[in-house]
Amino acid sequence: MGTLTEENYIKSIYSLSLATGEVFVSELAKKLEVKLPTVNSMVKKLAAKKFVAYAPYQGIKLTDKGKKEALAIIRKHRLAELFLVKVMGLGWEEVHEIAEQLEHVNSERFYNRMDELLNYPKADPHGEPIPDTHGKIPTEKRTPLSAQKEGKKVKIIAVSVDQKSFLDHLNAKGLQIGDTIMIVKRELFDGSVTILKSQKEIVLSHQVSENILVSGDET
Amino acid sequence: MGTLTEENYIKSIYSLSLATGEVFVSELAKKLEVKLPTVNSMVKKLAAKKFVAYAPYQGIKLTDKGKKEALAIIRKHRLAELFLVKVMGLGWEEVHEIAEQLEHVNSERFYNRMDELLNYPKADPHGEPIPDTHGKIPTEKRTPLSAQKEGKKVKIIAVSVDQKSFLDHLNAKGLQIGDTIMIVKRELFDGSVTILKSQKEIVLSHQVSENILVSGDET
DNA sequence: ATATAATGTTAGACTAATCTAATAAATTAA
DNA sequence: TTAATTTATTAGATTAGTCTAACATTATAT
Ligand SMILES: [Mn+2]
Ligand SMILES: [Mn+2]
Ligand SMILES: [Mn+2]
Ligand SMILES: [Mn+2]
Repeated sequence: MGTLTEENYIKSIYSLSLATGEVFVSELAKKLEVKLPTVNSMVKKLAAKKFVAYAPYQGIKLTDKGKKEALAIIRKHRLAELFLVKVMGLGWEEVHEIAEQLEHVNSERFYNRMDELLNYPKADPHGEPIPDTHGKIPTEKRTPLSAQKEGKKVKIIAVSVDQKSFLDHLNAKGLQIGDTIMIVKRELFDGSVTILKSQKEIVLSHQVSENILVSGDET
Repeated sequence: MGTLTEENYIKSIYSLSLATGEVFVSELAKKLEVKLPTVNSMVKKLAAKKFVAYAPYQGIKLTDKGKKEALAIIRKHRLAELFLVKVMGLGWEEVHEIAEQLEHVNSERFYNRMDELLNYPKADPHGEPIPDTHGKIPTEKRTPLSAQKEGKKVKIIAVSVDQKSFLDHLNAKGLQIGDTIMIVKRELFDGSVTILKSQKEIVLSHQVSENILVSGDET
């Protein structure tokens, strides 16, 4: 465990480097809303503590120790979100903010009890997988709704952002994790998608449809 | 809301000044496990922020703003403790440590939902009163078991410390909040007390009996 | 291939929270 | 009522996390 600030850096490094395995100072600075030199000095500290591997002007990579730490924090974040929804009855659009605070609570007991009460869940309220105590993540094939062919019938598995505004939008459209939908039409002009959910047609902008992840592959 | 550190100072000032209305730098330093000059400079900061009233070499007093802040933190601490016991099934001896962290979580929604789920409780798992959202505390007459006369029949209302070792001790003796007990004998020599709980005699040291609060007054 | 732009690093400063060492005030004991 | 002791304050240093300004490197565009 590092400090709260270190934990937030490690978590951001993890998510930003998921695709390519590395992340750049400028990307981190943007995400964490701090200036470049701030990131630079913190990265040097994280490197000294062996959470990241880094050489000047190169990309930043998490070490195994860093990955383990990141997954432990993400586990706490996602367990907390699910707990807030399932046990405390809050909405999926309002739990992320609270989980950002709860993820830094240091208590195995607290989190293992949550896990137990939730019956060892595999995914958070946004469909994101919950790592187990060893940092293992259950994987599932997911593709953006925006990449689906017309006529396809798919299930909503997850959303890739948990911003309140986006989730409020989905609430308004009546869409939830687990819904089965059919792709009716994809507009070439603006990339918007019309889907059918239990007899009702719903139109989604490209920006929305690329953040909804559905079952199956791209075909 | 101040910083986490400020919140901890305010909470300690509140509890240490409950009896006399003021607290001294040295008492705070001891409680918070920091050195005198550290407290001195923090008290000056809290005074600048109007959380305390203070003049050099005088006792430290919370302002109304400071009291309100203290009660808000205590409310969160005690709600969290009760929630951990009632909803999450943890033991009363292990919740204080977790609540020390949860009390700094900033979310009205989180705490009001807890309050609701617990049905607006009046006391935490250690019998301590829970302030309402306006900082009002339900009062109840309580006296230390050590001050009770032989022959008296009383109810355990609260414990005045929530150290794990003390609560483990009570668990071992089989004593809980709400128990009705009878004072059988008070030893003049060491102040130990023998009580009767459902036909069984239990001997408690003076140190233990002065931290068990029971119903009624001293007579 | 050189100039320009973008990105990253170093240097130096600031605030929050802590410390030790030195000094001052208040309290207690002689 | 002085002297000794305890308690409090000031001064100056340290670490974590941040900033701005200046400089260096790498990438991009002419
Ligand atoms: Mn989240
Ligand atoms: Mn989530
Ligand atoms: Mn407590
Ligand atoms: Mn308590």
